[in-house]
Amino acid sequence: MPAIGDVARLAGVSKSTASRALTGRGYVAEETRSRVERAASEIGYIASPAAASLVTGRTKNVGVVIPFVNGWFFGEVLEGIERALLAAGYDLTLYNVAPSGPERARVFDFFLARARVDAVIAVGVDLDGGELAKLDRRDTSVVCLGGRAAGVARISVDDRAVGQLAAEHLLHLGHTRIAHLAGAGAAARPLSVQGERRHGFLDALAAAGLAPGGRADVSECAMTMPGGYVAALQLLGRPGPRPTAVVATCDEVAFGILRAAERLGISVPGDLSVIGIDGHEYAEMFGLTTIEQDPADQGRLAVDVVLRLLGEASVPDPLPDSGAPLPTRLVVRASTARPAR
Amino acid sequence: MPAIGDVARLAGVSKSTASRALTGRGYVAEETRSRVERAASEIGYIASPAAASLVTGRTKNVGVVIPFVNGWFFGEVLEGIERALLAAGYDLTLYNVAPSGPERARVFDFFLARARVDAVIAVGVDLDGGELAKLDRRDTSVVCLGGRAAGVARISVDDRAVGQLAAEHLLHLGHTRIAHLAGAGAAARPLSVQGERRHGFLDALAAAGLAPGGRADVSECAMTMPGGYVAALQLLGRPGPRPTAVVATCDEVAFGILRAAERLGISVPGDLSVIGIDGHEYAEMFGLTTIEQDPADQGRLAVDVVLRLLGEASVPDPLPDSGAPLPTRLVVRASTARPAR
DNA sequence: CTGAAAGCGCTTACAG
DNA sequence: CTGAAAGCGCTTACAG
Repeated sequence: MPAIGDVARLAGVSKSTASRALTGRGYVAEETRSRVERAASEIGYIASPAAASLVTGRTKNVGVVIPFVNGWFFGEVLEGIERALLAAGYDLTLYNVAPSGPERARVFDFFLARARVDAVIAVGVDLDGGELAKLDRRDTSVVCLGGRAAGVARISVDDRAVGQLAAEHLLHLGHTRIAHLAGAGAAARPLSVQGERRHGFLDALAAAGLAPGGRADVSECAMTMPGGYVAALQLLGRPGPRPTAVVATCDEVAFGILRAAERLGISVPGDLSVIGIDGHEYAEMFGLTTIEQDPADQGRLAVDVVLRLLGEASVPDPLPDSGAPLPTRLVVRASTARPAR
Repeated sequence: MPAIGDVARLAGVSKSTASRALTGRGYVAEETRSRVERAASEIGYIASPAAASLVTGRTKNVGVVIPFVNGWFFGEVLEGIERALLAAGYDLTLYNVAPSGPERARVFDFFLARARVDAVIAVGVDLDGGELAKLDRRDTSVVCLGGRAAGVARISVDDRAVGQLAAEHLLHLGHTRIAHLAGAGAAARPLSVQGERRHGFLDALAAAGLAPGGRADVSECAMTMPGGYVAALQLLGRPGPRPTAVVATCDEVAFGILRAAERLGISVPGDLSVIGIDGHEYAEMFGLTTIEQDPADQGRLAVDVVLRLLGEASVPDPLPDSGAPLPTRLVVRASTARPAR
């Protein structure tokens, strides 16, 4: 493998000058620079990241901590992050770990402690004080997407407003018996995505005078299609008055509800309206009314923030304030309608 | 950050001895080793990977080249790879690039050329000679999962046998008008996963005396649920005799077929049998007959092979021969039955 | 604007 | 079994 000395020799300069020419740091005569660049590309020179990072302390590598890879939202986010990092010349190191457990501790105590990454993007996980302190010790920048951490930039839609809007859409259509299939942990962790959505749902019902405990029915399920399916079989299959509409905590749960309704012979939207949240790529095929967000773009945005934290000059400056919620869009399809009289 | 010199001082030994004690290479008195280890953990020392790799040439980092992250098979594989690498103390660097295009070239010419990874696992992509040569120049080990590359270890099920088995299941039930929704590119690239499955399907029909061009109907679609949905609407909606059974190139396409059948009022399995391939986590919920494989385990296996190529002694030796196809399993559910007479 | 030298933090022959 | 020294391939003050 050619080293910088080979480039220098070929270009007839010192290693210092070759380095300055190639990294763009420090003064180099224009003529010299192009000569060095030509020499480098001629022999296929690429600087060793290990050697460079040993002296600069920078690795051009960003870690992504993410609880799932399978799952539409997470997959989209990851692809968005990856595209943006590649474009910026950064590597992406993946840490796919469960929200809690020994593996997560190992990632923070060993993998991230090796200081191999310049920054961490935490997707859908909250970081506690100890974890933040460990990252801070190594000067690792942090951005949250979905989850939260004290004093850390955060990319997210306003999930409470989204939950509220979903319920309001159904109220506006005239529904009064509206159920909510919330994500597991919604009640226990009110600041989680599913917790916020549930909160928004309850707010909307309360504002309409439909206090929960009265007609509203909130249960929790895994945020997957089978999760929604099983929960909907219980919700829709039991005796007594059925809700005429359901807010699903996400589109995958909504797909499960549609499937359960089909199985139970409940027609959608004739007997039941269903609204999801996310804008899953399958939503159109299922004719699902939903509130769209753009997770891939959120991933891109997280990278923009990270690069800015790392002082990359080339990043466009006017980013949306990381405190400001990202856009969402109500898309009405065939799964919601006025209730049957 | 503590450096190895700090550990050495605290333990009262030289840096050389500290290094030998910590890496386990070379002779160190047992008593010395434990003293060094205690000193290291006391001050929270972790060796700088940049410095270590500069001298050893090893990075403890594996690159994964993968065309999609979203998509059940790929997500499962990626999670399986990640778990196994973390357990071995390796980082995973993600290169999520389209099968062709400038980004792919950039990954091989720039990112992988930086020699930041010890090995590459190529998932669902074929590597050409030029790409292999580039990796070889940097002494990067390679393993293929799904895709192929000349002279490279390969982890895969026998996709031809799988396609054949799927068709045989339907033949065995008594179907004679059997269609196949193949994955895009199946005919053009016969060695691709979708190409092999198509080949197996045609073999089975030919063996049963049902030559294609006669009754068999093979069309291609994107290997996604909407892909299967759109193609199935065409296949099942057009006038003329309908097939009584369909082999889907993967479960996601099968789900799309089920959805299309529902929309067209075609009952499954009464009027139409559908079999998928993969063992998608949603297959049970959809009552889909399928041929299961275990992509997460394939990911784990790919890591085992990689670690062995890298000479990691701790890897269990008796791995399945990488040439031998991996196990699959026919799981019969409610979506297939005898044809109506 | 350019070069010689030091140093980033490790590991590895080489002596002893 | 242990230590002193060299060196991996860069970048960065520091002189000039």
